[in-house]
Amino acid sequence: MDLWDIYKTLLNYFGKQNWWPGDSKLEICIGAILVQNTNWKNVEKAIENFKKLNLLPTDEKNYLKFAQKIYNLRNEKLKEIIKPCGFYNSKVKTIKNFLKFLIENKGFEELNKLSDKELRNKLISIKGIGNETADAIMLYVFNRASFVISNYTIRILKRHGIELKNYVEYKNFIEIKIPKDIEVYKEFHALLVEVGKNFCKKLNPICEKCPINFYL
DNA sequence: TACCAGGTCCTCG
DNA sequence: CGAGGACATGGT
Repeated sequence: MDLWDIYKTLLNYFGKQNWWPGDSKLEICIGAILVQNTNWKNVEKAIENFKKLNLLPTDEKNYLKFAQKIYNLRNEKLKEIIKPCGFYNSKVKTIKNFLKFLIENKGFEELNKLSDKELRNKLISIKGIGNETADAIMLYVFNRASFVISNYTIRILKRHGIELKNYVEYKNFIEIKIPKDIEVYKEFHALLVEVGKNFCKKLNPICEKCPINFYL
């Protein structure tokens, strides 16, 4: 199985995905937390709720003020805003943990001075942010070459006979097989999500129509 | 109706 | 460690 061939095949099939959707880095971070084990459609509802209340910026300007505004919300209010995403009790805490971290570290610009390893370690030490969310923020917010492994990716690899021990092993497996290129990382992760949603479904995979069934 | 979704944490062995 | 359960709403 050649992962690079798979990447090119998927890019050709689905087209460029241009992830991560959102008007600002702050929005991407919050979206990455909210989407944990839920549907992106649910996240869109929550993001709309934030924007209606003027709690998220439409560009990168003054994002720390917006971060502070969200942080200052009472938990019950924040819960109400993110309710459509499910798991709101834990996600409220995760969002606040992250915002506290962002504000205390004086924003993305300061954090961006850290090395890849330092930054990832800091992100992952925030309660509620695990491997995948940390990598999503690394890649789509800080533009670091840190490949994001979703459950879709693991399922797809397993169905192609790749059975590894844990998240980091899957991450390393992919990273050593494709060019260390930010845009490739961004697109490939998004494309694998499309494969998962459209073909590599949990219960009834549609392998006959899958663009990468050639590599099975 | 059940099951699934762009996970993470906690508890037990 | 690693397996297994809890967390919760919305769509099919």
